[in-house]
Amino acid sequence: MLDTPKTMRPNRTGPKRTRIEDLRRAELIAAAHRVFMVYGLTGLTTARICAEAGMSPGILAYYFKGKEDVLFAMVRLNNRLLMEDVVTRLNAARTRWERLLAIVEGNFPEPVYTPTVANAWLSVVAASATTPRYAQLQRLFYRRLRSNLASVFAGTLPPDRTESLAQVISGLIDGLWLQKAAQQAPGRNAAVALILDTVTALLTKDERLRLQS
Amino acid sequence: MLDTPKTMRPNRTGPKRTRIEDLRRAELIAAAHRVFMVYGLTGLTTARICAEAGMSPGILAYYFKGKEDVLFAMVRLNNRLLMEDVVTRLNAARTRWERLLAIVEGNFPEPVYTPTVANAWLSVVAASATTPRYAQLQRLFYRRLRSNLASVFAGTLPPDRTESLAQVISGLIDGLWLQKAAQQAPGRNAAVALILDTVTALLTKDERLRLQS
DNA sequence: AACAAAATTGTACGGGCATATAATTTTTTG
DNA sequence: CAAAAAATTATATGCCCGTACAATTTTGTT
Repeated sequence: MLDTPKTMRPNRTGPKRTRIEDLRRAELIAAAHRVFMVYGLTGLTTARICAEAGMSPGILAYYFKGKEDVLFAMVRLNNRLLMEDVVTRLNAARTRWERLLAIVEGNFPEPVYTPTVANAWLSVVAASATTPRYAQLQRLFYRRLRSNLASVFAGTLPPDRTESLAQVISGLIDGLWLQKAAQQAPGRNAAVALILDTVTALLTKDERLRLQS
Repeated sequence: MLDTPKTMRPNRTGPKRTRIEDLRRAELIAAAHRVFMVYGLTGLTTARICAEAGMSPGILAYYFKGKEDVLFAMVRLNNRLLMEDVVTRLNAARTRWERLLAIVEGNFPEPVYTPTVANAWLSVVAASATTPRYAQLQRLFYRRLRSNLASVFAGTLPPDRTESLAQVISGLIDGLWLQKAAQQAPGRNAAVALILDTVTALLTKDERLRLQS
């Protein structure tokens, strides 16, 4: 009946994918994520991933090029989810100040801002030194964060001030995450308040007022 | 003639050590440091360390309990050197503001504030999640940093403001190091200026004046 | 010089891991 | 209902690493 499918897809690299393939890939990524959170980057092993997904050890190579491939897909997914969350918050914001709040709060998601997650994320950043693809992901992440921050201040502040403010904010976000990994960071609300207070102090009264719109 | 030495030291755990033992240990630590900076934590292997030190693979176990032992000694040494640098700068400082400058500058040593070093350090922080001894080292590090910062503001600022200021400063230090690892951080001078400007903004005119003494 | 102790070497063992692959089961298709 | 294709399993292979250890060389002592 249908003349398109299987023969057009002799191997996994073809364009059309079966539903089950996408499903398995998603399951493996989810399993990898769970293992990753518990055992860290060094404890992330193919055997553990497959066991966590309730599959046999060899299945990973069937749906992915290798362990790295799963890991990379996982990181990319997480980055995307975080960004989508921020975008959702941004769309709901009415004033510039609310937009800032959205960005800051979005970077400290409630159930996610924990030592375990912070540590996992840290190990990925560390790994990006030797793995160019991660470095690329990181750059993308920072670029979007800065672009979002720029959209808050653009028009009300001169470009160089916008940039240095973005530097402080992103620096504090990263620093608080790092400290969370070392179990030296305050809670989520305190972290957000800390950043907002700092930003407030860095602005003049005039500039503060202009952000209310 | 001398009745003390060798017979009193049947094994490596005894109190008196030969000069050569200290020397070899130092050499191995130095070699480990060099390997670490190039290959990262995961690339730090016993074989590489010994090769870098120009010794045979088995020698490591002779002078250390194992690889972990070398790594731990290395981290401890680095922490100590950093702290000594800060203390030296602190002793040379005359005003409170100069003491603050000493701390901030001391945390961004000129030839050390590089992506490579930042990355190496990051991987250690990440590893401290699973290795309690590193976590201990980290706690010590933060405690000293906070203690140093407290000594700058103590007496001129109320305790809670001192604490939140310390939080911002240490957060920015960590964040800038993390960004350095991701090659997203400004240079050393810009980093120091960024922190000092932020602190300045967080202080009232009155408080600023009081830090001049 | 001779002997003992210390230092150093080279190697071999064992374990864990990523990946490949043959065998088996399940699903799809004509 | 076959027969083929896809999915899945279980296992094996090869690699790298940390460590232990016997053998050898160097150093120190009388």
